[in-house]
Amino acid sequence: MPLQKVSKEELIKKVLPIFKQKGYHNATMSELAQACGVRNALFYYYFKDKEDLMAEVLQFFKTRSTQKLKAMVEDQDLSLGEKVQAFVQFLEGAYLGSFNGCIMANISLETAFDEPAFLPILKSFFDDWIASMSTLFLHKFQPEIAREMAEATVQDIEGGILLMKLYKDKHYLEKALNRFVKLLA
Amino acid sequence: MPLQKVSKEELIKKVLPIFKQKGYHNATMSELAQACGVRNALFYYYFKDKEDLMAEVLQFFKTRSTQKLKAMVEDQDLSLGEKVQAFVQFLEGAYLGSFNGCIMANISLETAFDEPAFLPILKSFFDDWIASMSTLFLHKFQPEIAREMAEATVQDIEGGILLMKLYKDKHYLEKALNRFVKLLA
Amino acid sequence: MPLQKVSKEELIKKVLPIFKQKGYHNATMSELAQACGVRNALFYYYFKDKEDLMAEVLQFFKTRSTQKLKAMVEDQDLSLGEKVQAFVQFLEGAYLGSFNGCIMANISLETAFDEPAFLPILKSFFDDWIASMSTLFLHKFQPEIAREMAEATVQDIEGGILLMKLYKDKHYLEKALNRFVKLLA
Amino acid sequence: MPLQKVSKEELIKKVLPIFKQKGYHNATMSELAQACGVRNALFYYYFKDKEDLMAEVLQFFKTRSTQKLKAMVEDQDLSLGEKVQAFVQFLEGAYLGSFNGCIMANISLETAFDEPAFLPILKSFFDDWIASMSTLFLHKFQPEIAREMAEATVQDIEGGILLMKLYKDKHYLEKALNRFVKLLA
DNA sequence: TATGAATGAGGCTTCATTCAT
DNA sequence: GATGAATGAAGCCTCATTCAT
Repeated sequence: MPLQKVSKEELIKKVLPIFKQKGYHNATMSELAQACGVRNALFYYYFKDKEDLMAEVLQFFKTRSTQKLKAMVEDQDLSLGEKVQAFVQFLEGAYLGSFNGCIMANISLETAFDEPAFLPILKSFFDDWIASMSTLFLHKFQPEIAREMAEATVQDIEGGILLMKLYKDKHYLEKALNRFVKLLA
Repeated sequence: MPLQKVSKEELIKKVLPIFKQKGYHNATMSELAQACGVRNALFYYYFKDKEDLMAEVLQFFKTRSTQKLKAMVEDQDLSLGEKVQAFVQFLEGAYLGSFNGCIMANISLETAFDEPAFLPILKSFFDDWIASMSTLFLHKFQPEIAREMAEATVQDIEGGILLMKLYKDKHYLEKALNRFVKLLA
Repeated sequence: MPLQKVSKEELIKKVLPIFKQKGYHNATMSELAQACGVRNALFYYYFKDKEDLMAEVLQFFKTRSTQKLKAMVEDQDLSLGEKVQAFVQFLEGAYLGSFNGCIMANISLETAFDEPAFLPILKSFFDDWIASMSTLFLHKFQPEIAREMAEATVQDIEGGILLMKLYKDKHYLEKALNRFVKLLA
Repeated sequence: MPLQKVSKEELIKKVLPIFKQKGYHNATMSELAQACGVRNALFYYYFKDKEDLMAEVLQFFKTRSTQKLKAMVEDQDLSLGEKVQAFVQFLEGAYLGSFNGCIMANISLETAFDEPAFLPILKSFFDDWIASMSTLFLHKFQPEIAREMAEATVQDIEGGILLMKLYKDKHYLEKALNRFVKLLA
């Protein structure tokens, strides 16, 4: 009756939105399993424990994001304007689709103090994101300034995502993205 | 051994940093009690349940913050520059003291989806904060612009607090505060 | 502000219906106190503990019932018919007023196994009740038969009270009382 | 150590006498588990919560009783006398084996006021019991009379079980059963 | 008399995890 | 791969009780 051969990646993909929505501690293995149409115990075939599962989810998200960002930024066929546009579209696609926010920010705030296991992945995600943005700003600004603008932009966006989640109102993020565009217009 | 006369407000004050550090779900009643030098059950004398305790903690923080911010902004004896300076000092005092971030942001991201009980308090906190900042920006900008700058500044600061908590590095928040000052210089 | 001088008997009287309704274990000291307009701790001034309180309530009920029954049965001025009528009126008054049943039966079934402290009082209540009824039946039947009829009648009535409480329908008890009357008509 | 394959029905059967003895509120999940040689948490694999467990226990008892009673009453091969005899034997087997009484009566009195969840099962048990007895009485009496006699007999028996439990003396129930037999002799 | 503050024990329940199948 | 059955630890909460005032 089972025999669906649920792959590891499938599990990760189906589990991600739930961790995003409910956070690490508040998402139970049972509801994660249910979301995958799978019994609780199967996770322990693929993952050592809940922490490992969470880590792989974060890693998955990070890898995918970083790849796309890098691809955009390094694409020789795109003008700066096109890159910015692509960047914004990517961010819209990633964060504007629901009011559940950014899994990396959510898990950062929830676990930064308690679960050092996730820190390297989380940091490396923001490292890459800021680095990509820096590269864009370098088209128009000095390195140091570019770096600060990248950080400020990421902060503006993450703050916008926070308010968006809280108020269930997308304009906070949209305006942050507009500000980003204007800085490079 | 009993009879220390621990007041409700004392409990709230002692419990706040733990909720800030560990979040709502991950903070156990036991550790909250331990932090207060009190047995678990006493909380249920003063508070209906954990949710009620959390709500009162948030309310306490919100009320205190709002009062101070309003006082600063409305103080007739202060110049704009002095107000900005006071504002920044307040924010430094509130968020730069530890790497545990902002309890309102932490709890917002953790519970916005699941626990509607906290939403009104959390929203009203950010409402007031943004409103106070708007008032400052109104000294130099048109209402609509002032409002957007207030929102952007809050987002920048909250994003900075996020990165500060993640990297255990205060410069993200410090730079955000600098940017705020510059906007009103 | 307090100073109502709540007497022991008042407490017993106000507490009785709650024990009848909710039973011994399921009635909390807090709700008992609330029903008396008094704080929890006051009970421990008058009573050793919950068990003692329950015992005194049962004793109170038993004493009052027994007195009335004896008075009826021994009243020289009443004919047998009048005695039976008085008896029935007493039982109607005691059990037909609510659907909460008979405190002595409720507590018997709930605690017979666990709390020997109540047994003597409970037994003595039923002893007296059956004895009184026996006396009535002796007017018309041989001692042994009278005794059996008394027991059977008490059983019929208590069974009726059980079904009355369960179905919230008074006819079970009413019919049992009718049968009793007929036996002595 | 795990892996004894304790079935749901086994749990129900082992748990039943404890609920009968101690009642619903006073029986703890721990002692129920201990009686089954199982850890506390297993119950929550099979049952939603304590209430659900209790309900399934009552349902189990009710179903089994009803089946047997119906079988007896409807058995074409038995004479009225044999049916009555079988009926009495069944009741003796069910209630005369211990001094813990009738679980349906015990739980009725304890929970009729507070836990409506059990009411339908409890009522339907007594409905069926009274209906079966009515059928027997119909052999000799008019419908209305038969129904009253059935109710009266159930009340007599349940009252007898009450006194039996209280006095730890089986004669109350035995005599009630004798009276039942005589009515149909 | 009466209470406010406090507690210890224990109750129900959830959860991550295991392991034989 | 996948699951059903089981568990130990821990979580939130309630309750009877105490005692200084």
